[in-house]
Amino acid sequence: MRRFEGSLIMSKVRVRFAPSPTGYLHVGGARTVLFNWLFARHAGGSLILRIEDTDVERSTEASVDAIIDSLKWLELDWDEGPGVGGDYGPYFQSERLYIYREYADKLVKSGHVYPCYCTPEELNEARKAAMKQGKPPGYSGKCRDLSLEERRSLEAEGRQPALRFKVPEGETVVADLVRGDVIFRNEFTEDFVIFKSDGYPTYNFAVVVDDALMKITHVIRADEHLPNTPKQIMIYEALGLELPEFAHVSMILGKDKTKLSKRHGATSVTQYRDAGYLPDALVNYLVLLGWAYDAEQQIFGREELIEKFTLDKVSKNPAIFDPDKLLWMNGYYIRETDNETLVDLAIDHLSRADLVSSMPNNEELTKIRAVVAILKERIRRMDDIVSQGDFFFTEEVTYDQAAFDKFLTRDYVPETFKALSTRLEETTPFNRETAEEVIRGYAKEVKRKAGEVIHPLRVALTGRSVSPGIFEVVEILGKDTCCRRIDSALKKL
RNA sequence: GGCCCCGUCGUCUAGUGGCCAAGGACAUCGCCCUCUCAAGGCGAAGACACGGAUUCGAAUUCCGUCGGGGCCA
Repeated sequence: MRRFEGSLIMSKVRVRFAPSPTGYLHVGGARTVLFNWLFARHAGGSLILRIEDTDVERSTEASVDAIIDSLKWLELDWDEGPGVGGDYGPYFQSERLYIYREYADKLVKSGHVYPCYCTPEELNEARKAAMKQGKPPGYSGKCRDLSLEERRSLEAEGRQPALRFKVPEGETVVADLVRGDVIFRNEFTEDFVIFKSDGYPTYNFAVVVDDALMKITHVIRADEHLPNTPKQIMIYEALGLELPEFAHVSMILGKDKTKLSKRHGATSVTQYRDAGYLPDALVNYLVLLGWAYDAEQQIFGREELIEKFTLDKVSKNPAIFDPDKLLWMNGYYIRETDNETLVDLAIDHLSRADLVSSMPNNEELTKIRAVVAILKERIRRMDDIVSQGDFFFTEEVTYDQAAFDKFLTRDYVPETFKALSTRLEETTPFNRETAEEVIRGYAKEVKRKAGEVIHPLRVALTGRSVSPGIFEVVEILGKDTCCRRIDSALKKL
């Protein structure tokens, strides 16, 4: 329930995702958007995308594009922001600097803020000195009560002031939808900077101005922002702006329980896309990191998620990213996906590996379809189609040494291969059923177990000891290739 | 250093005082199916961080300890 029921009962939910364009979309960020997106869609509200690019040094346009690409790939759409516009823009912070100045002026006029002439260097010195004496390293409040003359003379030295917020006494409580009331005593918050001497707003100031002006109703973001929230609340109050609801969701950690980073392996959404993960699988996995509907269900379709997602089922504890479970889930989704969709994806991966052309002709396409059909239940990522199915598309096979040693050195292999080669040559029609008849029939005839014939044959045909069912392999490879590979194996024995 | 958050199987979690000698999923192990590998089926192993307090009764409430993480620089 919102606290201003009367005026807001009809008001629409508005949430936002506000990434800094300093790299790719991180899976942690992806989960944050996901939660925001689900919350908005569930409530029939809007998702706003805002780019926090005030860090000119590190922000790049390429990152903006990468983040947008990833969001599109995940099929998480936004209602306002880059590419779609909206009534509350601009949606790039770098284009909103004049707005921040305007609001900073208001605070100067209302006396909530004062100029601080200390340079970053001086502050650093003071901090070190305080640490040395074992004192807390916070800001001293040195410039809080400067007289007009003192300010003039400091400015005469050429100093550009930063703007500091006068933290009032008392306490600030964050009424968090996930964590409950979190109480911060103001005495532990130093007078913080809202505008730097270089003319840029600080993060805490810009978010407040943006969220308020963009009419954000719910701020759903990662846990790491919780300690900043009291400062933001103070700014809202000083500006007389209405507070949004806050929901701080826990972070995603790596195996060693520290913030998930590159050290832990793939962290960008792009990497997962390129490795052949399905967007629905990633979304389903990510939502389970910090949210559960009930004790049993693991698999959720999009519509079902939208319907079932609520903040009260978001858990408080941090979640460790488990690549194994993601992999399992991706395999599950692959098995559930229709073959034609998979074929398109397979073409991407196979052509990137130079196994097929990116615009396959009909003959190639038929083969790819057949390969996808038998491989879909044993791959977990789409790029497995390359590692497990390459032999379907190559001219020759390369033998796995262990497989060769284990199966092709058996004494009955030469006669078996000779027989198989001639019999398969004579087989018409040539398909999995007739192949099975020939192969099993031969085994029976020479009183061998089918496996004793099949295993060496598999090595000859695929180069390895593991493959899809041999009769399907034989069918897809076709008569000519099968006979050629058997003969060429014969020569190498 | 100060402040804040968190603490159920290896991992994600269900659990909101009795339904829990703690349930599900991934991973692990075994069996079945079987031409191998997968998939699938069946089964096993595996957790309430610790110590107090409240209560007839605590994973669930309170306090402390310990541990992990984050923020501020």
